[in-house]
Amino acid sequence: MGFRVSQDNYALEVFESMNQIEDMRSSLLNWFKLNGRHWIPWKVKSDGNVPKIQEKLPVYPIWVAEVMLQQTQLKVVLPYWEKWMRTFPILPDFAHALDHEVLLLWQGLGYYSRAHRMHQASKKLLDIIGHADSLDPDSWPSDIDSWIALPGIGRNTAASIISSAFNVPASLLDGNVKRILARLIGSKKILSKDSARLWKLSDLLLDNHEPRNFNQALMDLGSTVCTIKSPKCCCCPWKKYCLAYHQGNPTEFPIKGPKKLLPDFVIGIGLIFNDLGEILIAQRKSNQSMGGMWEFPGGKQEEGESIEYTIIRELQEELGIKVRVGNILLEFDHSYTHKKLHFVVYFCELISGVPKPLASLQLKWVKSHELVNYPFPAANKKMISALKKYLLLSKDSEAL
DNA sequence: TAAGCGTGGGG
DNA sequence: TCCCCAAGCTT
Repeated sequence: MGFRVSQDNYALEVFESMNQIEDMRSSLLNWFKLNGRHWIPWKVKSDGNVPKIQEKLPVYPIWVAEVMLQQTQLKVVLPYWEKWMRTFPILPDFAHALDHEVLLLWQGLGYYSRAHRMHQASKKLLDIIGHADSLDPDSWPSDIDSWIALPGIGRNTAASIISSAFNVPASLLDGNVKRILARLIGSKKILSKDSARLWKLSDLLLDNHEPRNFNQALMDLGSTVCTIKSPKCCCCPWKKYCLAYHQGNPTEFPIKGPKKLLPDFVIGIGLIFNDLGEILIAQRKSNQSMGGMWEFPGGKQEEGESIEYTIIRELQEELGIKVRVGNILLEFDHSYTHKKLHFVVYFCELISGVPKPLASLQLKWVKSHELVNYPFPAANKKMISALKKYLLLSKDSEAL
């Protein structure tokens, strides 16, 4: 027993003694007992009780949750996780599911490559587990390297999974922990260039006897006390050790690099109906971003081009058809992580040609009530709700 | 190493 | 309304 990193000089730079580190661990764990979020559904047993220290938890629900939680807030994940567990209660259900079903469940969560990678990982895990009972935690890998080897699982997610499920000592460095540690040592480095040091620090602090509780305590502290905007230092079990607290400037940490400004584009979209009243949708190629998701056809406006011409040109290039641009349905802004788009959506009339999937996986003509059966990214969801409103109104006016 | 990748919550 | 950014991973 003892500390794995006790010989690390960095420990002596940051802390006075190993006794201090012990004290930090116990004060955090005591805080957690009283103030932790002990209700998170994948971190309690099926009877709702908190697991004992050495008790193992079902791995599949934890793995699903941890992937959903990548760059995504707990509050957003909860309803998705619940629906997921109702749809695919055990690993084989998920591993045998169609990509289409998986994307439908993921729709709205963002970062859709997570869903694809998790689906690939599900098949590998099913292989690893073989004929053993997938509900038994002992059937699953409990070492960090096996998890990191799976698609979509990095060091942080792997550590989170094995410490949660098996109480295996593995330190975390997610957004919460980075913020806490950067404040603790008053790091003057830009956060993105400080991760090696923060990983060491997280490793040094980890309680090797209760890693599950310690890790969860850190994340709960980050999300309820050591918050980004207005940290509640009064209630923090680590305030006496925290340099930023003593300096009185916790919100100045962590230090971020210069923000880059996002490129702007205008996107023209064409809504095309056939004689049956069906609308044309296209499935994105799997090597594109948002691969496998469906969308309405269209594309980027070029320099000096009217938006109507953009739509005519894009539908010619991507579908091999000629269209006449009719009335506008709506326009709106939609920002991604790395670009800002302004969508302009027009009704179009097919003049000649048969649509072909020249730039997509496949095309489909669907009734408007069938759109719910296809996964769409958020920007297209906005178009769908505007279209439904429009169709309802035009139906009403016909009735008059 | 730094850029690419979605979305919705919150100030 | 606008901006920041979250339980990050991959290339």
